[in-house]
Amino acid sequence: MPDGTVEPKKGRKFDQVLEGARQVFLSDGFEGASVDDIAKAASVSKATLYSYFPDKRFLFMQVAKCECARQADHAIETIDMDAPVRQVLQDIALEMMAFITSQFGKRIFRICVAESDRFPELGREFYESGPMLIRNRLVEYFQKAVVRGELKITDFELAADQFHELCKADIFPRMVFNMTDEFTTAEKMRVVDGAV
Amino acid sequence: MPDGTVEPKKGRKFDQVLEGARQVFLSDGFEGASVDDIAKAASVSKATLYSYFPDKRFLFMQVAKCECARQADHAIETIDMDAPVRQVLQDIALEMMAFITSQFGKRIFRICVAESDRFPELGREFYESGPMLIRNRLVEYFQKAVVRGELKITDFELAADQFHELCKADIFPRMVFNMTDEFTTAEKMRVVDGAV
DNA sequence: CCACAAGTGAACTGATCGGTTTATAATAGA
DNA sequence: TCTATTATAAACCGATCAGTTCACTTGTGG
Repeated sequence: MPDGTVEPKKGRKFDQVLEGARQVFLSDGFEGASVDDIAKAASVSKATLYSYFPDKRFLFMQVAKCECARQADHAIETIDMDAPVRQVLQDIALEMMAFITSQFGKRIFRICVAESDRFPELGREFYESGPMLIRNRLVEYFQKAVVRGELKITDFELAADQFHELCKADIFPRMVFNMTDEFTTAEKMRVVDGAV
Repeated sequence: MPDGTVEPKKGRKFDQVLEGARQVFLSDGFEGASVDDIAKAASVSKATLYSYFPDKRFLFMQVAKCECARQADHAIETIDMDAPVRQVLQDIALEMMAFITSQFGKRIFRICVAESDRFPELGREFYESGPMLIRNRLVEYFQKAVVRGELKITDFELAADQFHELCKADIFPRMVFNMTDEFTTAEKMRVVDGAV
């Protein structure tokens, strides 16, 4: 069966390894995940794994970067930027909230924070391929809204950052520090409304 | 020399161990710190260390908890709550900012976030002995200010959380993710003023 | 001055883990 | 069918690390 789908880039088992790594890293963290576990999860031998990726760190960076971009894209494209201001802000806030409270969001945040001391590119990479995209969109939107006279803002970047932070109020610390596991939609709306 | 100072509680080298642990944990994180290093830093044998603390986790919790409370106390008592509203808010904001950007704040936050997955009490303990104290004071202050007619607030807790988050805007993500190491006072003031 | 508690240091255990190697098998192109 | 690439399993290496043990020293109170 001479292909028909182009092999991605590197080799047949490339994606398979990445997917296995994603699972294990996400559930065990960076230090917690053993390469043997990853190989097992990917149904691949350790030797094969090491033929694709030079070491554990690199593999992890790859997973984090790609996974992050995926999430940011999704968030961006599901929002209708032409609705009334109030609606748009609410949508954005809800989207952020959803990400923050998701299992994935929590995990990836934990890992990035923890590990960005030992290898700083990770933190940067994460920020640039995730939060920063959102921030840029927000700034963009604010500028348009001001032109239309719907908002009054002078420092767009600061406003964007502040809005972002506002959306995390209360919920975020409680979650990061394991005070609470689940949040009701009522709780979420309270914060979102406050932010708007 | 038959004492004169009362020995703290447990034994002569108790504090010594704690202090060594503080140094090493703060500079290497939890996983990164080896018990041998801690013993060395404390000028104590490993056996002695283990005679005071059952295991590494417990020792770490002890360090984190006590160190955190110390910081929170300091922050609380250095603020004059009777100054004009604007001044008080600015002071609080600056105090928060100072903590967040301090080497210690950064470290302890990293470690707590990273480790609170593997042992959740840590996260809780940290939150309760640090941020929560500040939050309570803030709520208290808001209530008084409203009575005096200086502020208009209905949801005190949310307001406190929001103020707290606002103070972190921009600066915090950039620092956590290693985008920037140092911040000018101008940058700090910009955020603080925005928050107020 | 003696006895007992506290402390020492160094070796040791047992386990984990990242990464390599080797000998062998599957697969695919020509 | 032959050959070169790719994959596999398992053993292996060297290092690290939490926690224990033990034979020994120190120091303090009575």
